[in-house]
Amino acid sequence: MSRESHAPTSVQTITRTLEVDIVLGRLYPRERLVEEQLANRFETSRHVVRQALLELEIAGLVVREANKGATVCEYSAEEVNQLYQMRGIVEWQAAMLIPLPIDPAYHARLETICDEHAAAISASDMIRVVAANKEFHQVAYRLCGNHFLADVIDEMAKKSNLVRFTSSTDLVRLKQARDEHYQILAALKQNDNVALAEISVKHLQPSRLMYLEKRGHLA
Amino acid sequence: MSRESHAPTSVQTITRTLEVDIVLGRLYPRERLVEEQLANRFETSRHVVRQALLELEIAGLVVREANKGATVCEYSAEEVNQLYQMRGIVEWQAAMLIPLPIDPAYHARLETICDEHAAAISASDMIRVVAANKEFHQVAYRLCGNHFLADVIDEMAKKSNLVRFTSSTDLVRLKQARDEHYQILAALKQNDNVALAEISVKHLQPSRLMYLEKRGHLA
DNA sequence: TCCCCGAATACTGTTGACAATATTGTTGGC
DNA sequence: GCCAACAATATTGTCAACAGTATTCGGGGA
Repeated sequence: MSRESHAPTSVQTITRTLEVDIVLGRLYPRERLVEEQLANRFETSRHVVRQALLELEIAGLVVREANKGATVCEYSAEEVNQLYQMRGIVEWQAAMLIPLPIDPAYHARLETICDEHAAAISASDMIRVVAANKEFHQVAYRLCGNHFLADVIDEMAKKSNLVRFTSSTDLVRLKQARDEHYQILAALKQNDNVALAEISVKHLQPSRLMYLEKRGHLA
Repeated sequence: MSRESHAPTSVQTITRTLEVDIVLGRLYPRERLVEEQLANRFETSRHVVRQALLELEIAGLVVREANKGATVCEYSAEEVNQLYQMRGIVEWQAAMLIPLPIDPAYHARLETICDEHAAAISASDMIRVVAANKEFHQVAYRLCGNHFLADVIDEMAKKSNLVRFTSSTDLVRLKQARDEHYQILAALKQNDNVALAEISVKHLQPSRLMYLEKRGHLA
């Protein structure tokens, strides 16, 4: 979010770790986040935990109530639909804006990340899967050349972590995502913005549908 | 940004006030924001000021460097173009998404705000102008029914305050904006999404162009 | 005169303790 | 046995003092 990532202070570490906890489903929606407990866990003072929680609140991952503390945010089915609609909008636009052809160095870079993602899936190493997935999309969407747009895409992706992993640990879904990444890469190589945009938007659907299905909110 | 606005604590007050200072041009880009000075000004402790500055950093209005403090953010010409491109994207989409016709109660509501905006311009009361302008756009864009989208529009509007008011205090521009608001209202009443989107995007251009002109960066 | 280096200054970053508030548990009246 | 008022606990919010770091200023040497 900030323009230049200043040296990774302890605050950053905590926010990152908590985000990972949320992604991996180690933290559930509505779960309380007590400052002192977190301070013990991260072996730091409550102050830095407080800051981390504030950042997470602004990022939309936790909700804080005055004098009551922070809890992991929970989205309603309606909000999930809105979130994915928003992601569809910004990711489509970003894909269309990427000036093609791109520097071939990015082909190699993205291919490496795709391979790492695939390897992590084979190894069932969820942490690596999540990291590689995140990096792939970040690198790809930065190509649109508009950092405000890329930042918002990132922001929305973070929010959707709240709904995603509760329903997407299964192997079938992961392999599908892996294949779609290679398709995105192919569209980039073929200099086809429209195909790129279509795959990107299509790539979003499964998580949303699985979530809504689980909650019985499919229209 | 947060889902529900919790009781306006002192931190909120400070961030709001500083935002207004930026909008009205009382704070310039690159101007330093010293914690202790602000603490004196707001008659509070450095601690709450710190939190406020953190929020403003995350909102992209100030930049903080470790051990060096916070300064009002400055955007390059390139970034200004990116910012307005982003605003164009999200405001266009929001306008297209508004389900028309809307409840006529909103017609009255928006008209009231338009009139207040016009009155404030006539009175040359910049604080009221800014407030009415902000409210008009907030109310209008909430109509799109997607609060993630509306939030991002808000966020981007805040950022553009950094470039806007340095160049748009002049009466001609203000009156043009006023007229465009009434045009937006008319498009809403006529249930014309496309016209609405076109006017909304057009409404963005003058500030950007004036800024770039001043800096001699017109392509 | 210019440049390097150390002291003084100004500011941010961190800590621990204390105050305010919400929640939970307990007692007494009916 | 049930409810209201009160006490105890848990948790967040605020504060003032201290530590750490960057910048500025002034002196000594070439």
